[in-house]
Amino acid sequence: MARTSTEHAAVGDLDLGTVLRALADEHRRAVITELAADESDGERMCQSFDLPVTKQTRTYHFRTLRDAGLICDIDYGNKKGIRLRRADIERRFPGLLDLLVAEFAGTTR
Amino acid sequence: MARTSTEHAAVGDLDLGTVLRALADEHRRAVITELAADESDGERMCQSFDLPVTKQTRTYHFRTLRDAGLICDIDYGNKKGIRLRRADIERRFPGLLDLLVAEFAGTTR
DNA sequence: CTGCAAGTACGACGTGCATCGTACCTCAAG
DNA sequence: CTTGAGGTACGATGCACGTCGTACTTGCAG
Repeated sequence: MARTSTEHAAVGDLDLGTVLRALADEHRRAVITELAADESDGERMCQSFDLPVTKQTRTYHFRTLRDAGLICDIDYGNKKGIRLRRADIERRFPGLLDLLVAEFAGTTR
Repeated sequence: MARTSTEHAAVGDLDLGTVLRALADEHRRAVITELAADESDGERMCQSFDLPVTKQTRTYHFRTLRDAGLICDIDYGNKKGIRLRRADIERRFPGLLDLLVAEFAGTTR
């Protein structure tokens, strides 16, 4: 049925402190960076990020990211789709995602 | 004698995780934002930031900022000068300071 | 020299946060 | 219907962090 979960936090409700705290964690930052680097902005299955943690912790991190307003997720019941709220982020914090992507490029090279 | 303290962390030694963690704290972010908003880049006395904490905590925060590579301080013995490492930050994380300043403008209006 | 104000050092304390274990839910495949 | 994989809920644990108290250092003003 694909119900958009929890009405992803209010539009301009993005708080810089909350966002920075969310991005301060290495795993969460890796997720957002990976999403930001993918220009197609396709819907990702959150299992596809293979974080080195258990699935309970993964749930926790994705919840944190959703609460921070960085992603919105779509509940398929037994699976879940993740989507970056690129437009909202870019409008509120222009250049933020570029910083992450740039760092990503520097890291992998 | 004004000795440049502790050889402010290596040049390109700025780590995104460390920086984000440093900026995640409201008080530290306020300091950097204030510094970033001042285009003259003058040397500030760290007493002049009147954070709502004791001086021990202030020492801790400024130390954190210095360790993160965001500021360098000059030891005058009984007083201390604070200076934003704007050039280094801008070269490593272009646009980061602009984000803070933009948020500052939005907050005070 | 004697105060005083600014900073630092060290240690204590409370809270927040990342992590996991156990248990439960939900759908799809068989 | 049963099973298994993906996900969530709740609680426990351990560590990091922000905070402060006490004590010490440093330089300037008197």
